[in-house]
Amino acid sequence: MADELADGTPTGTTTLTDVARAAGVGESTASRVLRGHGSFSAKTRESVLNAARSLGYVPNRIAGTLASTGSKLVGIVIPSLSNIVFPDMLRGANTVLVGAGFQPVVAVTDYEQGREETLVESLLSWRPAGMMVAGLEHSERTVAMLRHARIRVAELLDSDGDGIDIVVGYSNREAGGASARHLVSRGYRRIGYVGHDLSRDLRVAKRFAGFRSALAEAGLEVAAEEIIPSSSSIEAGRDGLGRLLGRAPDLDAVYFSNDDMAIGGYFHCLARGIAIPGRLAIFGYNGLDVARAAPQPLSTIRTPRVAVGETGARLVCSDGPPTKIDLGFELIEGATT
Amino acid sequence: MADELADGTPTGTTTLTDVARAAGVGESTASRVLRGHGSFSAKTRESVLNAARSLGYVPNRIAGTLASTGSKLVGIVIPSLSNIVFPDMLRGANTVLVGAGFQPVVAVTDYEQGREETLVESLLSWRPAGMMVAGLEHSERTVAMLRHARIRVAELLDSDGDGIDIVVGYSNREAGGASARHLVSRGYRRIGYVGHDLSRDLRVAKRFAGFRSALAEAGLEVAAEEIIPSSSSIEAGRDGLGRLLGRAPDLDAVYFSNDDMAIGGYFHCLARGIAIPGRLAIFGYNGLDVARAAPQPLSTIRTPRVAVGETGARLVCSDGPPTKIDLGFELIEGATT
DNA sequence: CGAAAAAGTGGCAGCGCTGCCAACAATTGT
DNA sequence: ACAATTGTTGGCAGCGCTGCCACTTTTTCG
Repeated sequence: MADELADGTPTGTTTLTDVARAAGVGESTASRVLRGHGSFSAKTRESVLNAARSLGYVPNRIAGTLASTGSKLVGIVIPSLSNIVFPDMLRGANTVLVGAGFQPVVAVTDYEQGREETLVESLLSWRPAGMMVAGLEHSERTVAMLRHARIRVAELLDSDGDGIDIVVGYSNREAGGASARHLVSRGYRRIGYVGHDLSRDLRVAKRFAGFRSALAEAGLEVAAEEIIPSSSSIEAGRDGLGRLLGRAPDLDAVYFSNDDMAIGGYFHCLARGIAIPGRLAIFGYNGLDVARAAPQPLSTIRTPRVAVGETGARLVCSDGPPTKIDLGFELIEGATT
Repeated sequence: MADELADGTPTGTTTLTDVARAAGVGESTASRVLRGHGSFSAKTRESVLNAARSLGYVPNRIAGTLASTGSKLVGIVIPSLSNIVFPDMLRGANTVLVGAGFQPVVAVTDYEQGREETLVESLLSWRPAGMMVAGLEHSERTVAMLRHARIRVAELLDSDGDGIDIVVGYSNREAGGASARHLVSRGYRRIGYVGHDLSRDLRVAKRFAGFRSALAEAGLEVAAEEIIPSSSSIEAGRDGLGRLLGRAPDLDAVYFSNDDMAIGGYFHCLARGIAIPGRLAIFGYNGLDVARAAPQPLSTIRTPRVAVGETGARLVCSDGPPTKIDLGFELIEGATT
């Protein structure tokens, strides 16, 4: 069927058959030319390409995928688009996937395991060539589906635990520990914590657990903590530190659940004239731009978020045995400790 | 074919036919039950559902979509994942689309029109139910393809121009103008500009054009400008302002291409002890968290990025005539002007 | 109580494409 | 010149599912 009849009636879309007919060749020949696969003469090539162009042919990958088994889609499941970590990871993954001819399909869980299950199922129904998910903790059924799918599965941004197939990340637990040891080595002793809802984001919980246990090894404990019930933000960090200092004014350092929160704390101190690090030290997590560019660069831990996306994507596109890669992190000794 | 033979040989995936056979019903009946569409007895329902569950059946939407014409995919094309604007818009769109049973497929152009064309073509080949693209400027072929596809097309985040079908955004030109008038009304006269690469991001160019022409109406012009050749960042803003002030130390206000840049400028002033706004006023664009939470809230323009995504998605999911919606913006009189 | 309507069900033809195979044409080698 | 290759090409059977239609039950109702 042509795209438009002589009388102007639109009739569906242009199909490969239309192109083949217009070019005066068989379907399979047209298909071969359009995919640059198999052999055909230069003349045939031209006529098919011309026909396709003049008809405005757009191949139907739905049909193509169904016929050839094995799509060029890769499902990506992340908890949020608000937390910079995930867009960063996504960016890395996107670059590599697109470079390898894959098309990412993104789904966002809002940190809910139930929704993760639904989304994984839904993505799998597109028969993707691979899946990338954030974190190592998933519902039993999610894991079962992922295993059952017999495709490459990458679990990203965490290395504290066992994965299904590919694991690329860094140890959040260890990052928390390193943060604590850094503060201790700098001589801080009355250390507080300002964090955000950790029941939802398990990586935050792991960090804090690592932090606590490293403190404990130094014979210390968290002197005071303030957990805000919502997700992290600069304002939450600012207000959280305000409240924490209201209750525990003698703290000499505060560990924040991430840089957003820490920058909030930094702003609180700036606004109140609290000397950093003289009167109060601040330590964050993530290594954001804003942390690096602040008048006093924030002491924090820089995580290889983009690289995690890239490496994960690369592995998902490849064959090979299950792999676990710890990309590590870098402790940035800024000016706030 | 069963998922696994008696001898343990894995044989492909479980199909609807398998489920139907296991449940002792016909394919179409199984299909109806699984989609909750059409009629079937409660008993049939149970047996199909049980069969599906015990076989670990995952429907194949590739096949489903091909058979039923019309997918539940919506293609989204954005220039970048690094600029907060796009993840924000994406978030709004995602919420609405998922709520309406659609699955977003995201593609990133890196601000290259050539790549946009490729990506639009590639996304269209998935026969999406709709498309959402950033901005109003596209290559001729891109527009042709989008029109040809006979699906809903939303162009987002800009309202300065004509669109293909649905346009949801705000006037970048007008935002620039409002910024200029604000500065003028506050009595600033020696106004500088620090911006980032505007050849790639057309919305930045529109803002600056609007800014200039509003200044001209007040009989003023941009006293000095510093354009960094890369994309925007806090550091770029900080360094840019440093260089600008080096060349033009007598400025009394600086307009930045966005809040990232402006916060960088703010940090520069903090670090150098330049009084804000006494000695120098700062004005940004976007209304980011960090701008609001800074010790001195940044004067800026807050744009309804998430709402643009939501509204655009809502319209893409609906029928109706071509529409253009200007969601406007809000000028935030912070403490930096 | 029988006819008409409704509910439940299975068969089967595609959706648009790819992969395989067989058919033929153009080369090459001997 | 003839056989053996190599290069080109079209036909056609699916991929797994949905939509339509025809058919068999039930239920409803005059």
